[in-house]
Amino acid sequence: MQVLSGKWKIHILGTLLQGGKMRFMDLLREIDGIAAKMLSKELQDLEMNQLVTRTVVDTKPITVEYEVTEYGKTMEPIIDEIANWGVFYRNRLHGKTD
Amino acid sequence: MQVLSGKWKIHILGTLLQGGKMRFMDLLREIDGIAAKMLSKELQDLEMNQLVTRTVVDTKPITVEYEVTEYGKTMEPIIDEIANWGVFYRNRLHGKTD
DNA sequence: AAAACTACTTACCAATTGGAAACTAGTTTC
DNA sequence: GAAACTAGTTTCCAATTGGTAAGTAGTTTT
Repeated sequence: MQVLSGKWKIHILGTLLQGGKMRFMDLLREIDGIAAKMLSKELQDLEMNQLVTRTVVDTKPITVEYEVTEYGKTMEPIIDEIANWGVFYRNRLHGKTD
Repeated sequence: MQVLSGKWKIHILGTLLQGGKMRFMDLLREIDGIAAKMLSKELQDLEMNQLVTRTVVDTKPITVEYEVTEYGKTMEPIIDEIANWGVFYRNRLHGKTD
């Protein structure tokens, strides 16, 4: 669970799972509210835990691509379940007591 | 995700899911390393989110029983998946790089 | 050569989290 | 009446988390 700790890791992983290869700036723009420092740090954590790969691409201005590893994809059911659960049962918080 | 935040909630929920009704002291003894303050606070959080119920039983020394709600049980697949994932892929951390 | 874009990193700071230890409070056994 | 068991609560403190803002460094457009 520590590998998914923090405010952003699940969100980053979810975004990368649906978007495939993405650059740093893509993620920064896609994930609403995250700061560069946080994105950088969280990506380092995810990379250390072998959930994403980091690839430097020698384009005009250098770009860096992030992608979920096969290992990272084994987390997809967990992330999907959490997302489903969140969407489905959120109602209980406001209104529908049952 | 915030409803499962913190170091102990998943552990508490897992313990309660396998143990059924449990008293405060049962949980304190069962969950290795948790302090009374943490258990108390986490249980309050879980109760607020309607994942567990708290029932005072009028025994010789008063006891309090905690139990996972039906709602809380909808989290069982998530908790199981996380537990499975943890047990199954833990190997990558030490040794087996692949 | 200045401005802008790439991807970060660093410094600083506030809020939250988590832990140890002691304390409360009611009942019951010794 | 002291000790022990129940279920907590309180205090105090250290570590972690997360945020803003600014700085770094290389390339490229203007």
